[in-house]
Order: sequence, then C-alpha cells, then structure tokens
Amino acid sequence: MDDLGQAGGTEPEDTRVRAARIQDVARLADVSTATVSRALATPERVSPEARARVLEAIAKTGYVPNPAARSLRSQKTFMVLVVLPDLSNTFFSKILRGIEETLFEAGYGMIISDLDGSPEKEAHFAAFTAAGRVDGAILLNGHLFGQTREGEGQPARISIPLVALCEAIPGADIPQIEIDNRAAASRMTQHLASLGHRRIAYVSGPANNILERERFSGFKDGLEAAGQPFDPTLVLPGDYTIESGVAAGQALVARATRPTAVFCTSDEMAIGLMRTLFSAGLRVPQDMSVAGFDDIEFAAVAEPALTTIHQPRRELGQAAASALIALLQGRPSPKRIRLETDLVIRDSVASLERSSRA
Amino acid sequence: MDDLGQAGGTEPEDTRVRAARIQDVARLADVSTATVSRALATPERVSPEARARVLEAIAKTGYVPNPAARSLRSQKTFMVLVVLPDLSNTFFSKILRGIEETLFEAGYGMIISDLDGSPEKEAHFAAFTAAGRVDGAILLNGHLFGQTREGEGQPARISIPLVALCEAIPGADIPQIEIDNRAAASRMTQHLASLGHRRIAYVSGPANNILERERFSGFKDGLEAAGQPFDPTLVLPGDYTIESGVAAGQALVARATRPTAVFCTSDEMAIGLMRTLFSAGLRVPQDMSVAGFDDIEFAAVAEPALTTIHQPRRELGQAAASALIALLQGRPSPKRIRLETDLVIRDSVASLERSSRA
DNA sequence: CGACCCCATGTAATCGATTACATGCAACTT
DNA sequence: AAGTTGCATGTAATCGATTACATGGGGTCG
Repeated sequence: MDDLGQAGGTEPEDTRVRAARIQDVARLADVSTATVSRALATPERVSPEARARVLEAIAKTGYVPNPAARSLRSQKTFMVLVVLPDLSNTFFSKILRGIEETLFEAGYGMIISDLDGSPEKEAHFAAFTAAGRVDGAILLNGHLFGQTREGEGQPARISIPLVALCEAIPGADIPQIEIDNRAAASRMTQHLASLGHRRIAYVSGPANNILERERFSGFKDGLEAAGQPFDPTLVLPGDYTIESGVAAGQALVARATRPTAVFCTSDEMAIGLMRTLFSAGLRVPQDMSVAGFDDIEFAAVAEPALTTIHQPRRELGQAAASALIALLQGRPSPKRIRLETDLVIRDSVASLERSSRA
Repeated sequence: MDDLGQAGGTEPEDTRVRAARIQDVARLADVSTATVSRALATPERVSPEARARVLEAIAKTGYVPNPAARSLRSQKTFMVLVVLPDLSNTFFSKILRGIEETLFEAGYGMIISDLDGSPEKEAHFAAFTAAGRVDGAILLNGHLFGQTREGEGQPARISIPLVALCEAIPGADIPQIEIDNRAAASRMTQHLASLGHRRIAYVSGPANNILERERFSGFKDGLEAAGQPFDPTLVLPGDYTIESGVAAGQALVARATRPTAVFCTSDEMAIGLMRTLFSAGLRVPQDMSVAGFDDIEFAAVAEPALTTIHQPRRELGQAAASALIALLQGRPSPKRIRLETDLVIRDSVASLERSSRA
C-alpha cells in the first residue's frame, strides 16, 4: 500500500483536483442543481439569463457531468460493446473504424471485446452486458451470448439491443448487417470458370462458420451455373489467416495434378498461398490463378495485385452502428441490411488459354 | 417516440426483466446489503454460512453488481481508454490485442478512441477522461491531451494515470513503453551499408512525429557509422501508409539516378513502394533493395519477403497495460521500458555486387 | 378585478453499491 | 467476575446527476 513510487511526482503542488460537481456549478451560478441539469439537457426550459450564468460557471469550473451518476440515475451508459473473434485480424480494423465513427457522432463510446475463442471471456462479457454496463452491442462473432450452458438456474435474462454484423446469427431476431456472401462467392467462381478454369480449388474458412457455409454454397452455385461438377478433393481447409493460406498452398504444391485456379475465401489466405507458390517456383497467375475475398488494403498492392471481392468494410461498420443507435433511441431498424460487394479484377487471375478444353 | 417497430418482438412475454439488485440478494439470503457487498469484496470478513447463503442467492438471481453505482461510490470505473491515431492501421491491431488481454486479466475493460486527426475528437476524449469515465489511459498518439489550447480559463486539471506507448511523449512524466527507434533505424541503415549500398533512400514518417524524428536520427547515425554522407535529396516524405509508399515509389521511379536501396520506415510503405517498382518494371531486390520497419504479418509473405525491423507488438501492448495497471493499483511503475527489436533479414534486400566501389 | 395558467425555478427523492460507524455477542484475560 | 478484545453484522450516509413534484410570480382571459 505504499503510495509513493508512482510515476509523476516532481511537481510541488498536487494537481490532482477533485472534479467539479453539479453543485459547484450551481453555487457559482447561483441557481439550483436542477437548473444546471436542465440548462444542459433541456436549454429551452431555462431562462436565457440563468442559462448564460450556468454556462459561464461550467466554463469556469471545467465541469463535466459524472457519467457514473448520470448512468446510475438514467439507466443508460452511452457505451456500446463490440464483440469480435480476433482483434488482430486486418479485416476488422476498418470495420471497427466505421463503427467507432458512427457511434462517436451519436455520442456513444465503444468498448471492445476480443473473444479470442475463449468461453470464459465470452461468459465475462455476457455478464458485462447483463450488468447494464453497455446500452447495446454489435456482434461480429456469429452467435449470441450465453448460448453455451443453457438450462440450469438461468437467471432472468437482461436483453439489450443487439446487432449482428458480417456473420449473420441464424435464429436471432435482431438486425443483421452483412453482404451476400453466397452471391459474391458464386460470382467469383463463375468469373474463374468464365476464364476457362475447369479445376478450381476452394480454400475454406473455419468449419461451421456461417460465412464459410454461405461462401461454400456460393462456390457450388457458381460451379453449377458454369456447368462444372463439384470435386471435394479440391476443397482445402482454412481459417481465414495468412498461415492457413500458406498451409493450403503447401498442400496444393505437393499435388501431382494441380488446380489451375484457387479461390481463397479471404485475402489473407490468398496472400499466404501465393507466397507458398512463389517459394515453390510457381508463378501467379501464369501457373495458377489465385482469387481472394474481402479486398483488404494489401490486396491492391500484393504482387501480383489480387483479384478479389470487395467488401465495403467501413460502410458495414457504419451501418451496424446506425442500426444499433436506432434501436437504442427507440426507432425502428431494418431487420436485414445487405451491402453490395464488387468483383475487383486485378492481376492474380488469368484467362486459361491452352488446355482450357479438357 | 413510437416504441414499436423494434426488432425483437415475437416472444409473447417480455423477457426484459429488471436486473437483480443487491437488495434482492440480501433479502433472499436474509442478510443486509452490507453483508452481500462484503461477501463479494472481502469474503474473509463474512461468516462461512452467510457467505454461502449470499453466493446461493447470487446464483439464483443472477446478480451482477451495477457498475454505475459501484463506480459512483468508489470513484473507479475499471475502464481504460486507449487513444490511437488510426484504428485501421494494421500496425496497431496486434498491440491492441496485447493491451486487451492484459487489461482483461486484471479485470479492466478497454475503451478505444480513434482520434483520426480530429482535434474535436481529442477534446471530446479529454473531457471523457476528465469526467472520470476511465481510470487510466494508454496513449499511442504521441502527445498528451489538451496540449492544444493552453492558457485560457484552464479548469482544474484532473490527472489520471497515463502511459505512453510506442510514441514517447517528450515532456511527460509518465511511463513510456517503446522500442529504441533510433538504434533500430541505425542498425538497418548499417545493414544496408554493409551490403555495399552507397545510395540509400529514406522514406519518412509524418513530419514532427516523434517516431519519425527518432528513426531519422537513427538513419543518419547509421550513415555516419558507415562513413557515408547524408544526402537530403534521398529523403522522401511519407506518413506510414501504403499510399504514401506508393507515392514515394513513383517519385523514385521518375528519377534519373536511383538509389540502390530504400529504407521505408514502415512495412506498409515498403509494400506500397515495392508495388510501384514492380509496375515500373523494376525488380526487388535486383534493381533496388527495399527494407521496412515493424514486421507486420504481411512482411513475411510479401513478394519478395520483406527485410525489416521486428517490433514485439503484442508484448508492447502487454507491457503498457501492465504498467498502467501497476499505477492504477498504486504500485510503482518503471518510467521507461524499452523492448528489444530484431533485424529480420528476408529477401527484399540484396548485397550490391558490382559498382559497390563507387 | 379575480381566476386560471404557464413558466422558471427550487426541493428532495431516487438510482444501487460501498463503507464508516454502531451494535451485540462470544471468548479471553487477569 | 468484570473488563477487554474482536468478530459478524446491521444501519445509514454517501457518491453525483436526474426529475417528479411543489411553489411562486407574472400574464391572460372573462
């Protein structure tokens, strides 16, 4: 309990001052605390003179309302929880930015929870929301809280407004903001097929992941639309990370007959996979075409520049935040928002000239 | 004010229940609220029987202490603000993860503020901390709050524990967690020089940025150590982004006499710059060597794989969070922590065989 | 000119947990 | 046996802002 030893102690006088309270402002402005509160919340209900005195007193004292007190009384925190599976994944950063921007404009703060695949953390944050520590949450992880241990002495569930972003949550009756993963994957597959590719490999996302299921369906849709049979041996497991792309590349390189094109369901995997191909002496797209998904910043500057599906990440974040804010303010929110994707054609996919007629 | 229209309304009964309060628990366990509080905060000060009854009641009601009330009374929020200049920058994501992990283990939540170069946002978050909404803050943006408009009716400044991460804050008497940017830049420069490079270009970070100043000093140190003169025409402006790397590449390509090596002070710029070189038909490292800084995930899988300075990003985040937690708990914290960097040699830098003897 | 209304403002209850202080009881000391 | 100590527990003040309700004064209407 030794208080000393803290960094910051060279200044002679203790600058750590007690924050000004509403009472201090009230006294200085010679009004009651109620008037101060009203001057801030409902200025039109306070006389101009009183308002002016209050504002002056606020400026003089540097008063900022104590959020804990305000929150205790009004049962609002002006905080939103953002739940995501992996904070260090590049894909999320721009989405987060979109969320943060929009929340900020509406006066909300953002608390981030990186689940990191840990059920304990999930339980913790479930309790966190239940404790009323946030007004709402944006879920990027594809499922609701507490779906784990059901039954038992389940206490009264506190439900706060939720919004699902990117990974739709099947059973949940909450706004879902997403792209049409299935259609996008189908489109990319057909693009590859249209360039003559007959042996198209698919590097998947994590099993049971909703995005993966959608994209995989889209992949099969695309093959079907192109009149091509689905070959399970051309499906390689992945989990959207660079490393899994590298591993998938190694698996492909080791094969006797290789696909002519690979559709990776994330750019990170595509970039990792290309790396492995280069190391093995293969060229992209001459020896193998590679397509990605997401259009992260590095897709455009990869070598070769990556053909991929563009996701409006910032807009996705903004849309999710807007939907949540609508709910928080008691306004209706659309149940499902689907933002448009684009097929971005760059240099990693080539037309298959010869031997395209198998 | 129409309440209807909200998503979530198919269930017949309203599941939104009032959360259990400490009084509910107290009544159920047949003790006072003080005992409930003590059973949680200081279990050893409560009889085993009472404690058991309290815990049972808590389990039954699903009680979670109201953080607003707790915070109001105890003047603690168990929240930490993380201030960063650009959330969508890849470099920060792993740092954030390190921070989040460590904070989480200590029971702290993380609020993120992406300043985005906006003074308004900065002012907002300054007020935010002043309002006691967080117990401490980790600053990744290289300066303290409120250094903008000084003077004026500066209200009593509330100071909370702060920690500077990555970008040291010159005057501030707070723990600084960083790497030795100057030494690292010098090392890379000497590495390039040792491979025979005599014309080494430097792509800078934003002007006035402390990192930039350090790295630039290191660059000059390195040249001096290698016995090379500093040539201002070989300094190209950048701001750590991919785009600025692309721009720097264009500037280089346009030159009559080009450098044989380029030291980019971020991997993102290096990757962007390489992209431009390829587009211009130049090869890396045969025609020009390129070095980066940071060792982000994509550095290892870039083509060619990027020679760079490795920063222990996760550890940096963890160290900053640990230092802050120490301060928050009244323990001393070292004023300055410098984590080790590594020179990671990959394929983007080559030895200059011929013409190295200028 | 009296009744009524509205507006600006003040008073005080309230949100829910923490904790200083008070109390009562049991065990121990001399 | 009286006094002391210490533990478990309860009572109630407290944190700071919001807001329902009360109040008083000025204006309007009949």
